[in-house]
Amino acid sequence: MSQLEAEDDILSGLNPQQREAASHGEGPLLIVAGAGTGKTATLVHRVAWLIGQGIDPRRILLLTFTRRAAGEMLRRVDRILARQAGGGSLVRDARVWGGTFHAIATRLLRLYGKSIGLAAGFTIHDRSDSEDLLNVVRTELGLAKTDKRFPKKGTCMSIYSRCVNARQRLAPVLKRHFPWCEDWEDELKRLFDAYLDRKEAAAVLDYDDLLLYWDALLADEEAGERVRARFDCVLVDEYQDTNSLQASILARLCPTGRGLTVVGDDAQSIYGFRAATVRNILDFPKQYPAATIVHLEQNYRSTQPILAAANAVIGQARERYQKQLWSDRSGGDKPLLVTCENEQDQTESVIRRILQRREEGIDLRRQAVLFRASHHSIMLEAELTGRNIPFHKYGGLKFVETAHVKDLMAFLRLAENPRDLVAGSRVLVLLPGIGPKRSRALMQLLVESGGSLEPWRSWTPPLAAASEWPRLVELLEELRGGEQGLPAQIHAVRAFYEPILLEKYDNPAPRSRDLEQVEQLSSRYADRQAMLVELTLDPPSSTQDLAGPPQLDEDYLVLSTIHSAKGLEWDSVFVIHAVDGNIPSDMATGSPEEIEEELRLLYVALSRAENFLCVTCPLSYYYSPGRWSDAHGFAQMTRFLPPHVRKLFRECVSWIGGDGAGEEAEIVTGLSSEAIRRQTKDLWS
DNA sequence: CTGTTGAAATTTTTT
DNA sequence: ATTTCAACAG
Repeated sequence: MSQLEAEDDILSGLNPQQREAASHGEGPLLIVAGAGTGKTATLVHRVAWLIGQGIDPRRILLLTFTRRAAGEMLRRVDRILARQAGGGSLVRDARVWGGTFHAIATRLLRLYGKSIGLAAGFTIHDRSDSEDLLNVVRTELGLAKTDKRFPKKGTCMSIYSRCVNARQRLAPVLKRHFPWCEDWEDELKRLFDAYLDRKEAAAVLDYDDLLLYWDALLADEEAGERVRARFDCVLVDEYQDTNSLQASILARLCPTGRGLTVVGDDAQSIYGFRAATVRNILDFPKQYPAATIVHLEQNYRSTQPILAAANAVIGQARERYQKQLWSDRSGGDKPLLVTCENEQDQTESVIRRILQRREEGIDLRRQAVLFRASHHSIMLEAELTGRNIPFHKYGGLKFVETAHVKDLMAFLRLAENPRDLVAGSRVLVLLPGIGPKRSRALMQLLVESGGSLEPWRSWTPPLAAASEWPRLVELLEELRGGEQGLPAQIHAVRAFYEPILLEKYDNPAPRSRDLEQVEQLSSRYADRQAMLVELTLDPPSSTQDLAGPPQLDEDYLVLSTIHSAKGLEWDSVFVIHAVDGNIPSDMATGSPEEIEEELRLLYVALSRAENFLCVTCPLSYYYSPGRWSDAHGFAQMTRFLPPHVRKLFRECVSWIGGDGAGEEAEIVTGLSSEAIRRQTKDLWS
């Protein structure tokens, strides 16, 4: 095969714009890719094309939003190259560097961290670990009890995190995002100072540090040059969801923009709460004047009526790259907009349609239910469970965030890094007679001994812990010895922890089974460090994921937060709770920018659908997620579906008939029951 | 100091 | 429902 034919083969199946993007040369490249325009395919082909041009795969860096995205893209690159090379794969042995910013940062910092004074054996704190450490410092500084309430640990963490990720000073961050904390500026400064000290003493990095240290590594003259020299090409997916710090990392990696490719859609920027800024993608051409911009506008995903509805929604946005998505997938029905009496009604209506779709030959796994907040699916989950309809839920509380799994991991982390104060305290307070004070003192001993367990061995525990203490020390020494394989280590931890677990929880059986599962799963990881890193940086998003790849014949419905649905697509999509207060979330109506992000969120949700889209609005809702109160109120349909947008939907009203089977009436006049109810409500509200 | 008990407050998205 | 905080007994 000639070179030209080979190139052609790699690029086959791409439209002209995609082709231009995939085979672009060395200059900085911005691909503005609307929803469903084959963004992933383009990026995958670009990587394959670069390798086809003779670039060493190991010198390509592919930054994605999740590990799953990276894995899937690299598999596709492999397939293209294998097809071209007639079987043998170039990439498998010489891997492209692929992963999230945080995962890549970890790899690089393990390699080069020493040159900027970072301990090699650092462990990584997830969000709640970081909050715990911050809380320790908060208590120590006496900020926990003040006359006026000091911000809680979660709030402090958010403030800190925003400063770091947005690279902004404390004062403006407080003023703009946390005005109710402005009085505490001095205390917060002290708190953050002390927090930095404690992290250093404990040899731990939090999520933000990973980026911060990567950036610092690149800023270092010598180390920075070595890292830069590693890569010829840097490709970034979901660029609209990167923050200022990540942009800085990229600028240091590719100072002239040479070799830099970014892909994204400003209309899908939905991580502002994590300090992502749509300015990164909007200002890319300004930052790299030599940049080539390619627009992908042909949508391959959705039918014309679905696309029209989604376009109308995003059409309400203020500033964005003008693009008109079009689809030649004509035909198909208008999306449905179902007004429901209440949440039960919504649940019933959604399940009935899902089963109906299944009857029509659409497997459950090709259908998804999307919602703004994790708890919005509680009732649906209960009902699905009751009817034996299998589902996987993405987003929300993760398996590794449950208390018992965290306990187990704390043992491993303490063995990995004896200075890790949060992990250590977590383990120590499990023992009777040891509380916060003693655990603090014990961890101090370890920090001073440089990680040796000797001071613990000679410590005299209080009577209550007398029998457990020597066993704990012995366990930790075993773990530290590194003689045992990972599953054996976990087995040993379980043996120690099991009685504590039985004591600690009301319903310990399922928790105990979870830990058994963790032990089984652990054999998949190279070693303890690999497992700890992967579980903190990219935890399995559903319990089912943990059990391994699903069987091929297994069919399950997907439930997902809209955030976790990013980049994915399904034949049929149901968007539930499309009422004001949920979309936009009451939490996010403080500023026009926040509201605009909520609008984009709805756009992301709608644009996931290929052939069938259904939006539901339960009008009566409970104030609180749980059911400990029956206080309820009436909601209004989301403000993002004003009448002119609603015209693109087929509107229905749904109610539950006497036999539980739903009935529906199409709305023919402009006056919906919602409107009637609203008018009535106006009489007294 | 630890561990328990009771009262009060809470509200979202995630690497 | 769950988390957080203060008060108090051992």
